[in-house]
Amino acid sequence: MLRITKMTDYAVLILANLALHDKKFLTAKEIASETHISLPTSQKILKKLNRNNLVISKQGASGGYALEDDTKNISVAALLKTLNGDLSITQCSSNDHQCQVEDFCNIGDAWQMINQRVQWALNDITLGDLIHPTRIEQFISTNIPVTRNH
Amino acid sequence: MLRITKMTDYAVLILANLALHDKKFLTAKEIASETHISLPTSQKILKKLNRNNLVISKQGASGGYALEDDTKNISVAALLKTLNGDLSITQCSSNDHQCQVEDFCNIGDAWQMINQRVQWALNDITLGDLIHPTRIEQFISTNIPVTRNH
DNA sequence: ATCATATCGTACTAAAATAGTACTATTTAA
DNA sequence: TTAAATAGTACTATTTTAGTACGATATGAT
Ligand code: FES
Ligand code: FES
Repeated sequence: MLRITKMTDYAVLILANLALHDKKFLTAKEIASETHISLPTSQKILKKLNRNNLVISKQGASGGYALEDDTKNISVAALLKTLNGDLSITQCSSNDHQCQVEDFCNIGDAWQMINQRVQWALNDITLGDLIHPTRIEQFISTNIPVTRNH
Repeated sequence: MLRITKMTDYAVLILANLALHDKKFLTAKEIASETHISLPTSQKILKKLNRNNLVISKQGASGGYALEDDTKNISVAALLKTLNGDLSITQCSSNDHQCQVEDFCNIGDAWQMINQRVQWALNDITLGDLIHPTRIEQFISTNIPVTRNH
């Protein structure tokens, strides 16, 4: 499908939300309420983000989550890789040899090339770019005119 | 996940195989045998490829499939779009408004930008580029599976 | 005309990945 | 001590993807 999962989508949304309240600790409940993502799902994602050092957490009363210092500078490529484990769009080219026809396949190099291209495309956009609309406008205007359907 | 499906993978493999036997009609059975994809699955994919005008078909005895004339010139972007229906990596930015938090999401533009970049990366690679002539020569002359590098 | 062969359409089942939830334990400030 | 919050984990449900089956139709050869 060539899709990122909803979970990753939510994760970025949450990160963006945390970035809005700079440095302040927000509880999972607050975040769920602001993003309109269900509480259990928010909690699940926040735990994952924490384990991957994208957010810092404070346990106990008046605890919560806040953005890790350098999270804003992480590239989208690295972000997706962190959240999904892998950034190769083909199963064939990932580390775990799963494709059953792999031994008879002669186009593996091609997929490899495509993976590289996609990775390049995602490498020099940071989470910070995703969050600041002005920078996004810059990106869009300097590259390709974008028509929104969203 | 940011992955193309196995089916798409198989499809490209089949297209590459058809390209090897230029213009000649191959039966689904032959293709299944050569690619080591199971016959029913091969048939399923070939039907889809035919419906999308990527291969031409001939029914009846001594029928089969062959590559459509201009299929080699189709871009990978267009190819994936044809096979998957859509090339946007985010559910949020696709045509069917499915994301439940869409109305509260303020990062839609960002995903749109990323989609654009990925699309851009895949736009000027053609199916023909996927098929390395040198590797194909090797494949033909030795008739031995080419060693993969992953 | 008949037959063997092959595609066409569609419907179905199975497997895997994703999404979402629940529960207990631990931490911490008041 | 207590209330409020995160941490870990295990579980179920849903959705998507993969794979199969079968009757109908077309076509070339005998
Ligand atoms: S290795 Fe899976 S199709 Fe090439
Ligand atoms: S519309 Fe789904 S997270 Fe933005």
